[in-house]
Amino acid sequence: MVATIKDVATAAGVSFKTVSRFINGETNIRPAYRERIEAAIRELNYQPTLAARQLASQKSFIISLVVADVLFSYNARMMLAIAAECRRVGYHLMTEVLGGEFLQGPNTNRINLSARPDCVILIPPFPDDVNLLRQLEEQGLPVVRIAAIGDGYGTTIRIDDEPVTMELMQHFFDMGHRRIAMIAPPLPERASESRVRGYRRALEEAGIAFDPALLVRCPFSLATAVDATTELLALPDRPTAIFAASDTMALGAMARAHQLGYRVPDDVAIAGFDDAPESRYSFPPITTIRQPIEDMARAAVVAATKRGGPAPEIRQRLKLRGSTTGDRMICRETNFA
Amino acid sequence: MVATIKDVATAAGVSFKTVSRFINGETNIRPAYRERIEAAIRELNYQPTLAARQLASQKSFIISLVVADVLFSYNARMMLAIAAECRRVGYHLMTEVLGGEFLQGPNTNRINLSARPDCVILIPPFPDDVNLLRQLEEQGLPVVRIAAIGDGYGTTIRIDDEPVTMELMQHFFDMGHRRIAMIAPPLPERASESRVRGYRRALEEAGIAFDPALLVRCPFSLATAVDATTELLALPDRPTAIFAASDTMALGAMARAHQLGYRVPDDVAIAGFDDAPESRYSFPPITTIRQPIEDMARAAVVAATKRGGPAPEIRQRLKLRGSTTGDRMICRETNFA
DNA sequence: TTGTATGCGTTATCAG
DNA sequence: CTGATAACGCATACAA
Repeated sequence: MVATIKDVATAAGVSFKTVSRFINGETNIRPAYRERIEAAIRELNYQPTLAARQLASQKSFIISLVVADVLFSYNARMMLAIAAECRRVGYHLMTEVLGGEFLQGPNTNRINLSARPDCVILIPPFPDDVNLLRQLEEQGLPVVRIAAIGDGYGTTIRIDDEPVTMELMQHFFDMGHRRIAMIAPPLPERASESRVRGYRRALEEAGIAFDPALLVRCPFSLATAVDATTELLALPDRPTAIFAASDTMALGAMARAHQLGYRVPDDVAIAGFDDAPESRYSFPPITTIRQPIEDMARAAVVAATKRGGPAPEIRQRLKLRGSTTGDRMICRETNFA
Repeated sequence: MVATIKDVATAAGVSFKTVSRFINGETNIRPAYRERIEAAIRELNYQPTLAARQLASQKSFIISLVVADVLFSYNARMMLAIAAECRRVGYHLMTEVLGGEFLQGPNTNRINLSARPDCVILIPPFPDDVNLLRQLEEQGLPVVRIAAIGDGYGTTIRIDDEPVTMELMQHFFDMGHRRIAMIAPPLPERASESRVRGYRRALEEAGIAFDPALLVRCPFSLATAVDATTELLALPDRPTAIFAASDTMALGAMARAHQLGYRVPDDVAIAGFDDAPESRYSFPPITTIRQPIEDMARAAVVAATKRGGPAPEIRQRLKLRGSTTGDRMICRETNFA
């Protein structure tokens, strides 16, 4: 049914080893042979079997991506971007979705990587999962950690949200805001905590006292952000601006503000984080900070495969939109051309 | 470094073939051996190498998912759901992202599936790509087509949007709407065209003449939906309701309506399709039709692996929300518990 | 520059 | 019920 390397060799009139050389890009092959082999491969539509190569060479051309079973658009965009990058460099992406057990508290579950990938890419919250990292280290599996905070086994694609968050805060100051609230991430020990640090440091440098009442922690979801907003807007000296740690949360804040009859940004300005697609879907669209997910994906895949380089520079950028500027424009940007 | 089946056999004091039998769930093994083997496997943290099994047995335990390089939340949700289902039934998911060349017009590109998956799952627009289907058929690869329209090689998970679209239209009628516009999919030859059929048939059954001016085709994007809405609202006898073929398009319509000073739904009611997360992020949230993506994913994986059955029933459901009812509630539903 | 023997880790076949 | 042996498709080491 499907052709093997021997079929190609027979058709081309050479030994199968010569075909193997051709496939692996070795240069020392008689030109006449090259052509015959090329023709035979095309003719038979030959494709080397991944499994056989893997067994013989200890190289799988497979990257495993470990992702949480949670439908954040961040996760989804990362999956797609990494899959596309893998394909670009001739690798295959195998997705391992880790659910429940792995997501709560310190876990001791064992991860099963029977595909023997050449490298494992971890995206939040897994880059800082010590149990997982230990297991991968034991198996000697190379690891690339996207947006890890701490040090740990493997290569880290590091992102620091603090400076760009300070830029956003400066924008708030420029618009005259002094009472700025934050809807913060639930767990201080995650990478996203640098957003909180940026928030606090900006306040400090601006000489504004930090008010604990203005910082509400809640899970990364719309519903919880709605509640946090209720709380913030009920404050005696309510904030005139809200910075949410994700775009989804920002949309929750805006929904509540609108529901309560506040105008955005006239009564309360709102900003998010990520530049997720949903930040552009609202009216007014949400001011946010662009996470260059495609660049992060490429950097990770380059690090994982040593191919397709050079790795791009990873630069976050402030995207000013109507929810803080008052512009009544619709955001027409798209992620895909 | 990593244990092989022989290491386990040695540790357990049996032949490696007996271990193989144990792994493959064969029943005729002496109980005393079973226990020793189990212990050895645990002790050595043994995991069978996928590649070796595949080579020896012609079974890969791999499912390939073919997905377009386009960041629709539909695609993303499907990817994640299918990956999770695969894991549930002990299979591995390999994602093949097909971009540019495969997406425009009749293509003749060859797909490379060197991983030799046991089955290939296709999601729109690929289930109706004749070139792709022919190639897969040539290779004798089982195929599961999610939301295919036409017949074709492989197993089809069929979805008919027409009846549920008629329900939505009935809702519009109940609310007193007679001038109902549709922002329709770009290409009539896709599965989503059944939404147009539902729209037209509902009008017909209600005795309302179809007005071509009220049906605007455009790509599945916010920006194009904004333009379509501009057009519709500029009509002399403008529509009082707009049905968009996707939630993203509905959000585009709502953004434009708000920008122009219309109230939703008082001046113009708006509905979408998919029940994508973004349909809940707006205020008011968007009335839409729930695509049971998790169920579709499970059905596809059950069909692909013959495991994890029975396949769930696939039922679309109308979700009434503020953008048509006028309820001033925020939608707090989440896709993940 | 090219070909031969060997082995990767597992399952299949068939003998005991 | 259990175990030797071959085979899967390819790359590696070595020989020619």
